[in-house]
Amino acid sequence: MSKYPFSEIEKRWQRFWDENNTFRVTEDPSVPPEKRRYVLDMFPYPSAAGLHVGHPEGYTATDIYCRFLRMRGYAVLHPMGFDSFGLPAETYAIQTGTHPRTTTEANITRFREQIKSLGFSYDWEREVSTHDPDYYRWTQWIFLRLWEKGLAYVDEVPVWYCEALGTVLANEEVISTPDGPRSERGNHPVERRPVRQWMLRITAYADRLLEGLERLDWPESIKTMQRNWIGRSEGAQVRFPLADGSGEIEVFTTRPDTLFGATYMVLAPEHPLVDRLTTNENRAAVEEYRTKAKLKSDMERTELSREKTGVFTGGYAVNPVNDEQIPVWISDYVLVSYGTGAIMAVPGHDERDFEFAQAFGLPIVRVVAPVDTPDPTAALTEAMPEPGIAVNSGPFDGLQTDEFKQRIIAWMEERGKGTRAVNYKLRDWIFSRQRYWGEPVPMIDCGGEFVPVPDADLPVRLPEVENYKPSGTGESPLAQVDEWLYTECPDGSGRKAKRETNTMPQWAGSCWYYLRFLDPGNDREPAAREKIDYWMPVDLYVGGTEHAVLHLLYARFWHKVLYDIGVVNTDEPFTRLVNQGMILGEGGVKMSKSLGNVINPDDIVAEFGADSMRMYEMFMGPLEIAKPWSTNGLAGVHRFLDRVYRLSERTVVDDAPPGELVRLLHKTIKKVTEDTDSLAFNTAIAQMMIFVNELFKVETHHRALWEPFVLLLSPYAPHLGEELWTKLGHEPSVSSVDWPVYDPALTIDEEVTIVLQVNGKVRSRIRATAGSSPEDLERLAREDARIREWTDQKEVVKVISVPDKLVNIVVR
RNA sequence: GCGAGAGUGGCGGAAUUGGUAGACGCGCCAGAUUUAGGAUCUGGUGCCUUCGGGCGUAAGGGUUCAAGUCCCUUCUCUCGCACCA
Repeated sequence: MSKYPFSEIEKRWQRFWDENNTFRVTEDPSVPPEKRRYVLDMFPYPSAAGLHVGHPEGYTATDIYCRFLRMRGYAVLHPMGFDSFGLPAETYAIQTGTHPRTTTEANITRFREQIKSLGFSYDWEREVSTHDPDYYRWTQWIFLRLWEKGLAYVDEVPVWYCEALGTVLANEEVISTPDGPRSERGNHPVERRPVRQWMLRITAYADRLLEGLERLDWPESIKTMQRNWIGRSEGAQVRFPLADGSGEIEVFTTRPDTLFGATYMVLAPEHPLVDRLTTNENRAAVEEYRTKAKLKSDMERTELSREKTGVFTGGYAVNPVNDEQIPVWISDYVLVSYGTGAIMAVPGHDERDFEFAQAFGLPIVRVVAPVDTPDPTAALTEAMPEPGIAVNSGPFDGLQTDEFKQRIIAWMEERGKGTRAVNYKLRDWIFSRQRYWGEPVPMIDCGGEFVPVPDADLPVRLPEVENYKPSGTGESPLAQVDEWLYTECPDGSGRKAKRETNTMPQWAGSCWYYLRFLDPGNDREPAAREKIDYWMPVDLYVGGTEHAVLHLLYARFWHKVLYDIGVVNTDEPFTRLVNQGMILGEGGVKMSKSLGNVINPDDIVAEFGADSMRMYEMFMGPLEIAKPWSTNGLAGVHRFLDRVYRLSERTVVDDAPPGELVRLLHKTIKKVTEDTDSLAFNTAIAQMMIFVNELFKVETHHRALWEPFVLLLSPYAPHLGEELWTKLGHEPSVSSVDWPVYDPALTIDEEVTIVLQVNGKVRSRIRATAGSSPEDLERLAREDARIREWTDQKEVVKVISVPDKLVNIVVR
């Protein structure tokens, strides 16, 4: 389609960059700290499908920004690597017998080639892959530090287990069917079964993870999502003695002021006290309910069944504030995983409890009344969760909700009936998987006691296995590798011991990769402190919203722990975060294999070139928003680059260029500089197009116009940039040339258009010298023939004259 | 349901502190080139019009000389969370 030989140009410069290590960066102490930048992309999982068009979007944005920063004299750290542990490679291994390492490394090779084909300026000497033993050695090392700090522990956690597949399944691998939950693969029945898991005590950092958000330059929506995920709520822990004196039920409530309205209690079906509370005549019903709840998937328990269900246990508890006996029920609207797994039900002031009480005919008592009409006897036709004035609450009647909360907590604390408490939705992180393709947890089971593998013995390498099928017992395939499994206890006792067979989840490697980029070859520590001090924290982190919560929260958690033990210099890793918007298919629908509208970057590079691909993705719209792909739009950008190339074939002359074009050049430098700096690439490109359109109209090709333009273009279309720069007789690389500067005086027009309005409507336009006084403009406006037609015979009430903008004459 | 964000031509999208709405690109139209390809160049292109002008930034109201921009009400869409006591 075009004359411009992009294919040849792009290959040539990619080879040049590779051979010359153009983008290698070192820790040069002469660069002052304010001239250093760490710009990070979220590294990809090297899937078998290869790069999709979403990857180059964020990568191009950071690449343009990095090239821009370098030309402005910054030392820029800009690395790339691979998040290479993960389930797909293991699933493929189970199906084909191919080692996950083999597929993973082949995929990495392909990804690296694809990424390089787009001309990104990474320092490839810093590349890391999380599945590399030299890398995961330090992932294991960090795990041991977590263990030492008491942040790693073992617990039994109910997870989906499939008897037929002999393996543990993730939530998304379980589907709900009329016959109960089934495995997505094979449609076998599955059930929840407690499995021994390694846990990380992220909840210990909940408050710091919350507070840290305040200081971050992140999108507000992401911060909100993290806050909601952590879900801090303040209230009280209250003890309700069992009526038979055999124990007590502890509940968490944010509304201790409604204690007098607690007319029954509800336990989660899985709550350990259910057995003890259940009377013989209720046992059958309770057991049946519990069995059904066990089979419901999370989805069913939340989305599908809005209608409240439950069973009475037959047992009673005593309300600690008024000594009334209240019945204890079980229901799946109470979650075992939140709070204590039990609630006091206040149907008068909680919508869920109200619904439940109505369904089962339980008493509803008003204990809060609206402030303006505090009638204690007014009936409740629906729950009233809003604060108000206490009623029917004995000695506390008349108190406002907030004050009541404080008073009742103090009252309970004095009597040992309850305490002030804070609860989080955030739960401890299940940090193990019963899988092969992950970092082995570096612990050794010495007869029921876990002993850490000594640092010197790291990494605990993945052994070669014969097959990748699950063990059949729910354990990892590693449990079948006897020569790896059995070892000596590292405590010096010499007793026989077994290695931990669980591996870490995929999140582990990505929790700290940004640190390894600082010092990828270090065999004494994750990264040298001086390198951390030189570059950290990350100044700009760009990636998709899909990692808004988990990856970013886990990485922040690890970073804070590393900060606490003195490994890193700040307690937050990523100063500024930008989320790129999703690229949709043509027509605004999602890109998906099933719709057949997936765009393959390789095809685009082959047909239009990497520079066109890069520039088009930046020209589509603002980086942060979702936007649909358009091959016509891509062709438009390609056409622009083709025009640039054809301009470059004109003979350059050293004559002084016309003043108008010099002004346009300076305006262009200003616009491109400011927009690139603020990541507004779409408008920067628009300005370059305007400039080129104008250059195209004049015959003479002025060096003084063309050279600065080539520099402006070079971060966007780096291959073409290098080509044109050398064509102008310069040595490569253009990437180390100084960014052009503009003269502010030349960015302002000498003559401007002034809009003349009558009563706010545009009636005429005149040209005037820039900076003309309001008085002069008003005079010119009144002299204007068109304006006089509109103002004749009218009374001028007011004249607004804004320099360089408009004159508005208000008439009556 | 709750939270966040967004509604501008046929389409993607531009519009400092309120001051020419629709930059730039796509598409479309016309002309020029006579061109083996999704070519190139120039110009035009919000809607209506009795050619004076009128109307236009989701809808309605308000503030102002002036509103895409500020305020109120409503609607729609996208994303996230979703019985969290």
